[in-house]
Amino acid sequence: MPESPLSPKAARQTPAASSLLSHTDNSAAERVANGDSCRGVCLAMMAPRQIQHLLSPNQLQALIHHKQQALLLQQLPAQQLVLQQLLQLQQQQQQQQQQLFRVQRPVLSSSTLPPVGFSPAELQQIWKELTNGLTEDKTTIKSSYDSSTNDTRSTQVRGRQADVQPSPSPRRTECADRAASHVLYSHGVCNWPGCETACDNLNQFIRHIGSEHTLDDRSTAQCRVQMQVVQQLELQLCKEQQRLRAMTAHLHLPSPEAQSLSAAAGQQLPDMTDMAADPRAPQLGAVASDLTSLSPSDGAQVSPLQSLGPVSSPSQCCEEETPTHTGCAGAMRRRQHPLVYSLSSENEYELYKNSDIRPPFTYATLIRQAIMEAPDMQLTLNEIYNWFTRTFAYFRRNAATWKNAVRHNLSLHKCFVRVENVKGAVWTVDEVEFQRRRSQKITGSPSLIKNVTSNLALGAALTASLQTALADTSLPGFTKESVSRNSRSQTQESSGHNHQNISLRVQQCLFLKDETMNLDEPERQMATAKPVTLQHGMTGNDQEHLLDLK
DNA sequence: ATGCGGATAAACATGG
DNA sequence: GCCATGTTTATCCGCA
Repeated sequence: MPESPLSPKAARQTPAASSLLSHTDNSAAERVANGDSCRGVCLAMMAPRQIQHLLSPNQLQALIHHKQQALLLQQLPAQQLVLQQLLQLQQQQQQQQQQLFRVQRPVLSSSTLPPVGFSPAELQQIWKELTNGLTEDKTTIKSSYDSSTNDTRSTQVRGRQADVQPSPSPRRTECADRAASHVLYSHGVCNWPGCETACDNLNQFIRHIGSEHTLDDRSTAQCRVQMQVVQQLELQLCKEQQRLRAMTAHLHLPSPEAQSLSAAAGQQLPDMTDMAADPRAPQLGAVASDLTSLSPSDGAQVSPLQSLGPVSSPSQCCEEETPTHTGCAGAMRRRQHPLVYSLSSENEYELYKNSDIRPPFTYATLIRQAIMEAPDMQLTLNEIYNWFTRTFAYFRRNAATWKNAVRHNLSLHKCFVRVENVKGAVWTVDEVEFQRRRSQKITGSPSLIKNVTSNLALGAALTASLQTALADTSLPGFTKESVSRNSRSQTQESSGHNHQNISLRVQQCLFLKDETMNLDEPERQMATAKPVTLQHGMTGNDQEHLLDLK
């Protein structure tokens, strides 16, 4: 009998607790608040919706309160430093963002995108024709936001935008472009994420960026990743500012934040408050919404406010965390949405490694990730256990419960294949089966299909994948490694996969693309697993994206 | 109201 | 007998 502090009955009588609290005597807030000092920062590194899903408003308040107290006396100088660094980062990120979105806006705004098969230049031209003038676009976006939030402030802000912020003049835009170009070019190297191409001078760099970083799926994905980075930094900045305010208020000190801010204001491009009034802000909002909705994690559940993403001012992002007393149970359930796939960044790894927070992934997903991270993509049960405890602080307790769940999942899901070897047995992942399960999930969710397909209308971003999927009658890369199978052999099924109907493969392909849009560089680096190889009709970038499936 | 997927609990089997 | 491992069934819960 697995020992459990709470009886099953007791745990189930409190639905909210059944997921997060069922194995502890303490409240989640206490557990979080009693954690080590990095937890606040770890939480701050998360996207708002992640935090919202993980912690109830009360828990968040407890956390904030605790961190304020704990850090009060010992970390003031560090706080100032962190804040200054964050401000600098924010400044850089904003500059990059502005450059990126100026170039990428056509492909990133989803609703009026042309069908697939256009070149980037054609896309830009079509976009110009479709969205000549931004007014309608903005109005549409803001209207939907206003109606969903019933927020009269939005209307006021919109009015301000129209009145106060004229469109930038061409000359000003040109200057901004050059300034932004400098952001992406320093020390003779292109600073585009993951590029680092050496350019002797600015002209060469401009030629380089014009030819290499164009409106394609890779740039779009990178832009999206950058968006997430910015989101996280903003959230962290917000929290650090909040903490610092509390600290200085408590100590009756002149606010160093104010000093930092005033100092930074001299150099900074429009700050977040100004961005809200910037006429481009709604576009960024649309971009953010679009990009956020691309996330396979829970894109379908992003609230309008959350969808604003980077456009949200720090105050807005803090408001998201103010207690609204939404049900924790619902949040917990969403947190464990089956379409949440995997750890997506080093920050997340650090978060779950150090914080006693339940990871928002299913057991199956976690097991798969554990196996995929293994050098030979196979693990014994005990090694899987070890990965769980090593990777997640949450799984360092109540071993009997989650180990049972792990075993249960290994046995239950066909995507996990037990392979006998000399020393015993190891577990591997049948990637085809895993993807098939995913496809089934999304097939059964019309809203998700709509969400994904509308984003897939990104067109150029997916043209290659779609065409590949449609052109091939099979996916040659989707073959399993030859492993000896146990009695629960999947051989028949796997051969069947090579002849699955086109729609399924299209969906798989879309899914792969959708997922890779959510990958960032650290994740790629961490991804040792290359379970799928797609070879035909793809660009190098396409292959890279699809290969990095995890 | 219903079905589904995921989490959890638990019984049972097997082998070292 | 104990423990680790693996399988299976049952139940609960949230969601669509």
